[in-house]
Amino acid sequence: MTRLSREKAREATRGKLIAAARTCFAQHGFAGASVDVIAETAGYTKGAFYSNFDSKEAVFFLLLEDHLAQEIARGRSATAGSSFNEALNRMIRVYDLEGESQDWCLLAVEFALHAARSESFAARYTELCGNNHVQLGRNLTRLADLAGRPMNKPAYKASKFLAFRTGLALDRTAPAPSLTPGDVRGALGGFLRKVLLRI
Amino acid sequence: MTRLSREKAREATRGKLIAAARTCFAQHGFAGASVDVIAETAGYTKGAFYSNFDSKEAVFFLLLEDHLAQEIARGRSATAGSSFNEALNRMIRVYDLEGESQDWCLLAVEFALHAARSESFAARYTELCGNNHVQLGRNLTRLADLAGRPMNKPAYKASKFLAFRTGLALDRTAPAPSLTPGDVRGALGGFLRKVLLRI
Amino acid sequence: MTRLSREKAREATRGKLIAAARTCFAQHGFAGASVDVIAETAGYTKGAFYSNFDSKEAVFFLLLEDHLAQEIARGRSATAGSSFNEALNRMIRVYDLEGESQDWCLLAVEFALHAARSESFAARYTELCGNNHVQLGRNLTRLADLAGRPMNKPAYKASKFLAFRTGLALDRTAPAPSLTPGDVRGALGGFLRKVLLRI
Amino acid sequence: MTRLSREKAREATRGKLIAAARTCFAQHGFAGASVDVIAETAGYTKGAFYSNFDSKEAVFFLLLEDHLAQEIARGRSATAGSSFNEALNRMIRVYDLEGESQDWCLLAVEFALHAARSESFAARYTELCGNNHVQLGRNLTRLADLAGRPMNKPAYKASKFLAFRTGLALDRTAPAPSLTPGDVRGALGGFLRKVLLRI
DNA sequence: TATGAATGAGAGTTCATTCAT
DNA sequence: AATGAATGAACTCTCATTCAT
Repeated sequence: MTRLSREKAREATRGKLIAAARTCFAQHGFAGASVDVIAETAGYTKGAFYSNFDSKEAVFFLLLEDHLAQEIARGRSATAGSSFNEALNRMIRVYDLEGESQDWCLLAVEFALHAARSESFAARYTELCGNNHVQLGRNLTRLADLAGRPMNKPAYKASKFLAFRTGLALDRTAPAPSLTPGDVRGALGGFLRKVLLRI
Repeated sequence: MTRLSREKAREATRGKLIAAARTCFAQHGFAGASVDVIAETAGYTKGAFYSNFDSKEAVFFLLLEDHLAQEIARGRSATAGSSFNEALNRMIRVYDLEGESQDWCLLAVEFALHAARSESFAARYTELCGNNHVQLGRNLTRLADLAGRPMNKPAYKASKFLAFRTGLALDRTAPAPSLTPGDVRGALGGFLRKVLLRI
Repeated sequence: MTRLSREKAREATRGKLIAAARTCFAQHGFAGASVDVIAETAGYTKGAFYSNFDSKEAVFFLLLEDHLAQEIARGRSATAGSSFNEALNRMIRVYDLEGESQDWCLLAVEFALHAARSESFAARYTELCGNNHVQLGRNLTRLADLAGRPMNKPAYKASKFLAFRTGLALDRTAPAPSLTPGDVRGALGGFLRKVLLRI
Repeated sequence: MTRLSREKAREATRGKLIAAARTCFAQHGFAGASVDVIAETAGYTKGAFYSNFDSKEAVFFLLLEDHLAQEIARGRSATAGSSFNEALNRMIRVYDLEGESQDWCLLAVEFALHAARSESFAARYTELCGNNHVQLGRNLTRLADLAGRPMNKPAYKASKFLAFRTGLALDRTAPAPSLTPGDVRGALGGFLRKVLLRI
């Protein structure tokens, strides 16, 4: 019991720190969010951060991994039904930029830039993204199946889709976005239909 | 004459510093490029930099302005002829990601992120982008005219186009891009035809 | 019995921690050896360390005490026979820098430096060293007796001897030592004969 | 003139920082002396330190180099005359541990320990010491010449001499040294005569 | 007795910016 | 106009030590 409560407490701390990191990174970017502030936001000190994680970068990576994994899992559920239209709408919801997703897009962009400049970081990042494209490709293939359409080079299609989504995210990010949430959903849907499924 | 040659000299210094800033920002990012290195790259010292510009941010902004203005001007030329197909190809060339454009996309992305986080910066940035969308919208309208197609909400279409382009740039930026330069041109062309012109 | 086995267990833990500290201090120095690593090396955690010792410094002191006591005891045995030549060789062996002795010299040096800078530490250190000089002086006197030579100011002679020995240790410590183990034994022997015994 | 006063000012700052580093390193050791305190001692801030030197280690190295060079130069002068006795006394004065020399010995010891543990540092350190032994060897050879004695393996003899000197320095370092300054001079002289020159 | 989560002071280093020259 | 010495705040990360469990 003692053991358990210790583990629980640790897990709770970890959770708070991760949540704080999520918030801070999204608000101030990877470079702009200091470990000090992240820890403070979580109600701890720097030391707690470093006894839970190896480095600032490690936490960011963790966050990114988690997010991608969730997105893929949600996409799998979304494309599990039998109605194409419903599946399409669910996929749009998975990839639209409401809620947490917008923050994540910003972070993803920051990390893309970081990877473009830090060799040591690039390898791990490339692997992560490659895997994400493959997995998303599978989900897109299921979507195409539902539409009764063929799907060639699914990972490549996934790249294009994510590129568009990221670009939209950057627009939504602006202090005065050109696009509304509805625009984004419309754009994603149009992209999926026309560019990917050629409907 | 002394007056004139002084001004010339000053202008030359400015030019070299701006060119150096362009290179350095593209290579290392806004935060990663230090004023010291920029000045050194230009063959001067920090002091020259601060004699010519108010801050690091100011130069970056200048760079962005220049680039957007050029892109718009090139787009105007591109859509000036009478053949839609030729105009489309020229537009693709203006916005593809070869040559300097790729660097610029990275910088644009960095600035978008910066704007999302610095209020003081956001206002000027918003204005710049809004204007860019309007101008690009005009060029897209001319393209639509050549295609004999209607163009609604041109600035909004411009937003979508730039979003996609930026997303593609981010992909090309990766250590192992999913997309080839040909893919990019194909994607841009397809986007212009299908999404914007509905051909 | 429970009491006894508990004490035994505690003693075992202490022993392992002390051995680990010995190894770590010698390898990385006093400052460079973290309590964390020492405890881990012993197969425990920080907590065990602090349950058994007051501080990092305290353990180091303990180590030094033990070592000096052993050196003196070995010196007493070495000078216990009746043949001067054999006794001299044994003494050289006690103070040469092979085996554990070299590590000890490094640690001794580190502590000397520490004592020069920490007042609180200095008092205990001084006492320890003074005692060591006196004891070694006695052993040197016995050596002199065997040689049939007088011995004046034995503690002072001991100081000089140890100074030389420590200096040699520092040389041996270098990545590319100037002196071989044989050189060291020769130098110690020569020093004992010429400087201390004036033979 | 402007240029000159700038250079002068810089040189003055450098000088003050070096002097402060000397003091602080000697007082608190390499690790114990923080850049912050060194800069403050010199009347500047950390920033000034880093615009004058690459790193803390670099300054220490500089200090060590300077000191060794001076010691060698003084040794050359000391052995330049024609009277052996006078030369010997001068050499003793060069290597006795009064004045700044004692501090230097401590620092030298600290760096020896550092070199024993940091590979990256070891190379430069080894070179420095090797050179020092050779140069001191030359001075000792000149001393031997004056005494009309042969000198074999001068660099090796130099190693032994410096080892002894360092050991003595460590003793003098103690809060309650066993040896007086006079003892040190006596010991150095004896060592030079007996061990090195076999007089 | 031993654990290990958390502290918190402090480390070395970087860099945009200022200002006397 | 250009220099570059100096600032000073901010950064990531380390570690001896404490204490509730």
